[in-house]
This record gives sequence, structure tokens and C-alpha cells, in this order.
Amino acid sequence: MNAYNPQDKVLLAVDCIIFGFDNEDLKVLFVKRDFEPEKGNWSLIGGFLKKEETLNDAANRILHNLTGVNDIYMEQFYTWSNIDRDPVERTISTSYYAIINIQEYNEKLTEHHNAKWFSLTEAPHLIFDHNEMLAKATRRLRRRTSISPIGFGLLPEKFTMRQLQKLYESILDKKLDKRNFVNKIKSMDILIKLNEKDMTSSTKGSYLYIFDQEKYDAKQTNDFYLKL
Amino acid sequence: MNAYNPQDKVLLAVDCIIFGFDNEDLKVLFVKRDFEPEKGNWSLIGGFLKKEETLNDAANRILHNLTGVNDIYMEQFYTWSNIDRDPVERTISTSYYAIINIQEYNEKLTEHHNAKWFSLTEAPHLIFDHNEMLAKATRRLRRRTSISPIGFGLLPEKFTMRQLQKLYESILDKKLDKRNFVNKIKSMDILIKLNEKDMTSSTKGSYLYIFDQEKYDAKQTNDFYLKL
DNA sequence: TTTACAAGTGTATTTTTTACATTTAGTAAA
DNA sequence: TTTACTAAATGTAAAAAATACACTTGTAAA
Repeated sequence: MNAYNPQDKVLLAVDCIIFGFDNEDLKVLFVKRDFEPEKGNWSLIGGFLKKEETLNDAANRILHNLTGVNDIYMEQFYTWSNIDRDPVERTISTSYYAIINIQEYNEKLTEHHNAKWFSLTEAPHLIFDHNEMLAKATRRLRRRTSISPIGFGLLPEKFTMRQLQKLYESILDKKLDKRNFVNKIKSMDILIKLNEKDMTSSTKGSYLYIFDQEKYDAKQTNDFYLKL
Repeated sequence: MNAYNPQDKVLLAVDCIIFGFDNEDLKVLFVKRDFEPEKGNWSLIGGFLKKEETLNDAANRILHNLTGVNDIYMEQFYTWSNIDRDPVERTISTSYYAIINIQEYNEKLTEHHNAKWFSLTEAPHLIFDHNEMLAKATRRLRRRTSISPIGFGLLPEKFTMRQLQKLYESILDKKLDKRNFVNKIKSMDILIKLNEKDMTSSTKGSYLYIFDQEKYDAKQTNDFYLKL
């Protein structure tokens, strides 16, 4: 026996908006729900919070189960509590968005046949309030991206300026000027230019870069506030 | 009987960080906890989520009980889930920050003898993870204030430019230039200058302004992105 | 009438952001 | 071997935004 009232306990779920990037478009991952209600409809990847874990643990567990990867960038952003959001039973859901590297991930994706990437612009109708979650996650991702270099997690380890620019363009959903973009990124001073070229996109080839984690960590502030 | 597992139900609380402004400093409201554990220690104002309400409802209920006021600016910002954050029982807490007008509020505050305003800089040790909540709320308030005119809710209906500037200075925790501040605020074009002066602070008196809700609503964007 | 005090106000400078076009390197085809 | 093609690489001038900065005004009290 304790001081609190057990009457008001509720189920707590975690839903993850998983963003990826295929060098062309920003993508989001959904799964086909395989139980009632709404069986067969598209849904975010989610699960229930267990007694012995935190919300972050739960989100990590869900992402790990799906991808096999453990160190995924992830951020909690809102908790949804409409009374009837889940018709089965009162369920509160905390949503996280995550950023993953499609290339690394795809091996395991092929095993999970119910999961599918969608272009952000072509997202299907989702169950419950998941479309709302997606919208809010997208806004949050946009904001974060403009002030913090989290986007790099969406690219392969080595990438070209062009890939990076396309990534920013698809996250921010607008065209950017090539020269201004390069200048701005260079002024951030957190990339290492390799002596190595990517030859797939042109005969001339374009230099590859990697993210300089040390330099980034060394900077006082974690936010760059670069406005693109 | 339903599809979900009742095992993992948890208690869900709501904690509110209530900001006020007394024309000098940014203030936060805490209450002295009147039950064990941690009886007698300072705490955020909070309560448990009830079955028939949303988290927003719960936050509004808590704020209403405390202040008697209903249309308080309020925003959910994070859900805390460390296993042992509450020693009595596993409790998840969603925190909201709220912005209230001290003047309006003070009538009812006198009734509630356990509540007390603290300057942000002099916040006491709080129970559980409430200091962390406060820190996060403060960061969020700062960000919001720089891009959105939510701060006006902290002032009396009629206010002087000087009061407004002091408010921004105490939220952002830095000195601002008087002329630049006035110019920037005027460029937002959401204030109405009254033909009326506040005579309390100088012999000359300073003009009073009110917030122009209509003009504000009419603007396309809700965010001004004024950087101060 | 002088003093004291905060209110009110504008401009020049610096910094940041934006707009914009040509040359270069390499490959493949003639 | 020359030519044509494609994407990569690069810098500067103009515009906009942010900052720094000081004197005049109005009123009440001495």
C-alpha cells in the first residue's frame, strides 16, 4: 500500500517516427499493422512501455528490434493523450523521432516484410493520431536541422557536398543555392575533406567528406544556428 | 477483456512550471509539499492524470485550481520516466510550462499559503527531478520568447516599453539596447500605443501600450523570429 | 529657476544573407 | 586527338539585418 491512487493507472505507449534518406528524398518508415483493430493499415512503429524501463529505453528497444542498430539518434517530442485516440483502451503515447542511415539499415529491413519506406510527400493514411504525430515530428526535424547538424546521421559515412545539400533540401523542403550552401557548411568547420572522390555521379568525380565528430564536440555550443 | 496487457499500466502525473513576472525579475511558483515523502520541501505544482481527461485537461485543471484563471498560456514540453524518479511508486510525469500574470493571480495566491514565487536565479532545491524540469522549461521559454510574442501574457494588460524590455531582459538573461529594442518591437507591429501614460516610474511619464490581438492573429505566421 | 531623472528618439557601421555565372576536370564519342 | 558533354568547383557584389551609440525632452521637486 502506498500514498497514490491505483485507480488512475494507464497504458503508456511509445511511437517512433523513423526518418531516412535515400539520396533523393526524405523517407519515413511505416509498418502494416498485423492485428485488430485497424489490421492491415499503415502505422508508426511502436510498442508499450514496460515496467522496468524508461521511455528512452522503450524507444531504443523498439528501434533496436527493428534495425539491429543501437546508437540511433532519437529525440522525444510529444505525449498524446486524447481519450479515444486508441479505440481499444485508454492509451497515452509518447512519440520519438529517430534518424537512421537507410544503407546500414536495409539489410535488416528486408527481414521485416511489413515495414516500408515512404516519401514524406506520399505518406499514406495512418492509424489513430499517427498522421498528426508525423506532422509534428517533421516540423521538429526541420527546426532541429536548421540549428544542429543532426542530419549527418542520415547520410553514409562518406558523402559528397551534393548529397548533403540534397538532404538539407529535402528536409527543409526548399531549393538552396549551391555556392551559398557550400560556404555556409564550410564556415561551420565540422567536416573533413577526404582525398577521395565519388565517381558515380559525374565523370569529374566529387570529393567525399566525413563528419568531424571531435571538432564538433569541441565546440562550446551544440547549436549552430545556421539558417538555410 | 481487450487486446492489451494490463500488467504494464503506470501512474501518469502532470507537473507545471509556472512563470510570472513582477516588473523586475522572472519568477517561478513553487509549493511546499504537505505530505510524505519529502514533506515540507519545495515542489512544482502537479497532480495525477485522471481517467476521463487529457494531459492538457489535467494541466488546465491544476492551473485553474491554483489560480482561478482559465485561459492561461500553457505548453507541454517533456515526459519524464526515470524508474525511481518518484520513490513511492513508478510514476511518469509530463511537464507543462505556463505563463501567468502575477497581478491577476495574486488575489488567489494569498489563499494558498503553501505557494511562493521565487526569482529564477534563486530557485531552491526541489523534490524529485523537478529542478531538471525547471531547467528544461526555462530553456524552452527562452527559445519561444525569441520567436513568438508569448511573453506579453506575463505583463499587465497595459504596459510600458520599459516594462516589456525588462521582461525580455529577464527571460533572455541579458541586457538589451533601449533604442534597438523599441525599433524591433515596433517593427513587429502588434502593439497599440495608448494616449495614456504611466506616471509611477518617472516625472515625465511613459506611454502605455496594449497587445493588439487582432493584428497578431491576422499575420500569416505565428512566429516572428525576432532575435533579441 | 535650477536640478534631477527617466523617457524618447535616429543614424552610421558592421555583419550576415542573398543573388548570381564561369571555369575546370574527366570521360566518351566522333 | 580533338570535340562534346556533364557535373563539380569556386568568389564577389548588393541587399538586408543587426548592432553600436548620445543627446533632447518633459515634469516634479528642491
